[in-house]
Amino acid sequence: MRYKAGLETKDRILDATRSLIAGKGLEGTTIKAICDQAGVLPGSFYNLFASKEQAILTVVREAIDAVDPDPEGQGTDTLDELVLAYERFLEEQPALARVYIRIAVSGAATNPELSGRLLRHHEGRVRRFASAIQRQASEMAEEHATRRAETLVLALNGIALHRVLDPNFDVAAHARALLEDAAAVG
Amino acid sequence: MRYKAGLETKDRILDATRSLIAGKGLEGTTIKAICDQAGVLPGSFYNLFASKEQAILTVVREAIDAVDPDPEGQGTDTLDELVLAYERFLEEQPALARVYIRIAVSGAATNPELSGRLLRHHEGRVRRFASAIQRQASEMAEEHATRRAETLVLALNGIALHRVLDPNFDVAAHARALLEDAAAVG
DNA sequence: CCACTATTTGAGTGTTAACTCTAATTTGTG
DNA sequence: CACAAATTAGAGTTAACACTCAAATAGTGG
Repeated sequence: MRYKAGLETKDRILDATRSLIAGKGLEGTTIKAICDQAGVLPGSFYNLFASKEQAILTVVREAIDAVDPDPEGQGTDTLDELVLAYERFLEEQPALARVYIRIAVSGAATNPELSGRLLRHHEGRVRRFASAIQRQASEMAEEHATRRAETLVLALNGIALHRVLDPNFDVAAHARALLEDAAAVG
Repeated sequence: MRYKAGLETKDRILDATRSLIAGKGLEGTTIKAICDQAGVLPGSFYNLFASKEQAILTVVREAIDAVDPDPEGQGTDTLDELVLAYERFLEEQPALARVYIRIAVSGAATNPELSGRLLRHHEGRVRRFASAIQRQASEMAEEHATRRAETLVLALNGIALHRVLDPNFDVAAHARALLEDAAAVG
C-alpha cells in the first residue's frame, strides 16, 4: 500500500465498518454491507485487510483509544475533567461509544485477546480515576480511593450502556449527578 | 404438544439456548449448536418452535422476568433488599444475567419491540427503587428520589456489564459499596 | 392391543456468509 | 512515455446458515 488511492479506500472501509457496527451491531456488519457502504468490491477489501475480523479489530482499537484520549498525561487531570471527558466522548462520538460497548459484550466472549485488552483498559482507567481522587482528597487511603474510583467507572459504564438502549438518554445530567454524589460522599 | 416427551424436549432446547447465548453470545447461538447441545435434530426443534427467534425470545423474556422476581409487591421492599436481590440474581443466575446484558446491547439494536420492552422494564425498576428510597427518607422530594434511583440502577447495570467481561469480578462487594454511598449521600 | 396422533428422524433446500483468483486498470517513477 | 507495482473489478468457491418435509417411531386413550 504505497499509493494514496489505497489509503483513501482503507479509510472509506473503516468508516463504513465503524458506522455499521454502531448502527446494526456485529451481526449486521458483513463484507457485502461494508463494501456497499464504502463503494468498493470484495476484491478491494481483501487487498487491504486480511480478514473481516482485522477491519473490525482496527475499529475497536480506535474506539478503546478514544475513551481515553490522553493516557500519558497521568498526573494532572481532576476527577471532574475525567468524568466530563467521558461524557463528551459519549456525546460526540456515539458511533465509537456503541462499538466499544458492543464489542465489550459480544466480541469479548469469543475473543480472549480482546477481553484481556478491555480488562487492562478498564484497570488503567480505574488507576487514573483513583489518582485524581487522591489528589483531590490527599488524606484518603489509596485502597479507599481505588474502591471509589472503581465504583465511579462502573457507574459511568452503566450510563454508556443505557445510552446504547436509549438514544435520547441524558448522559450529561447523569454524569453530573455521579460527580455530585462523589463529592457528597467525600 | 400433549405428550410429556415434547415438554422435556422443549426444556432441553431452552436450556441449551440460554447457555449458548450466555456463553457465546447471539452469534454463536445457531440452530445446529442448540440442537447438538440439546441432543435433538433440527426437525424436532421446528416441531416445537416456529423459528430460532421464537426460542431466543422465550429465553429473553425469562431473563427479564428473573431480574425483577416480584414486580407486583411494590410497596414493601427496602432499598437494601432491592439491591441485594439484584446482587443475588447476578450471582445465582449468571446465565440469565448474561442473556439480559447481551440482548440489551446486541438484540435491541435490530429489534425495536425488544428495546421497548427493556426500556419499560428499566423504568419500572427505577420507580420501584425510587419508592423504596422515599419510604426510607420520607422528607425527600419524589423527583429527587427518582433521580437517585436512576443513578443507582444504572450503576448496578454497570456492575452487571462488568461481570459479563470478568467472571471473577466481585459483584457483592461493589453492590454493597453502592449501598454505603447511597446512605452517605442521603 | 389397537388406532390415532405427537414426536423424532435425517437427508435435503435455498440463501447468504466470508473469502479467493485472475484479468483489467490505475498510479507513481525514472 | 514506458514499465512495474499497486489497486480494483467481479465472477466464482466453499461452507455454514435457517428452515422443510416425508417417512419412521413412540406415547396415549379406548
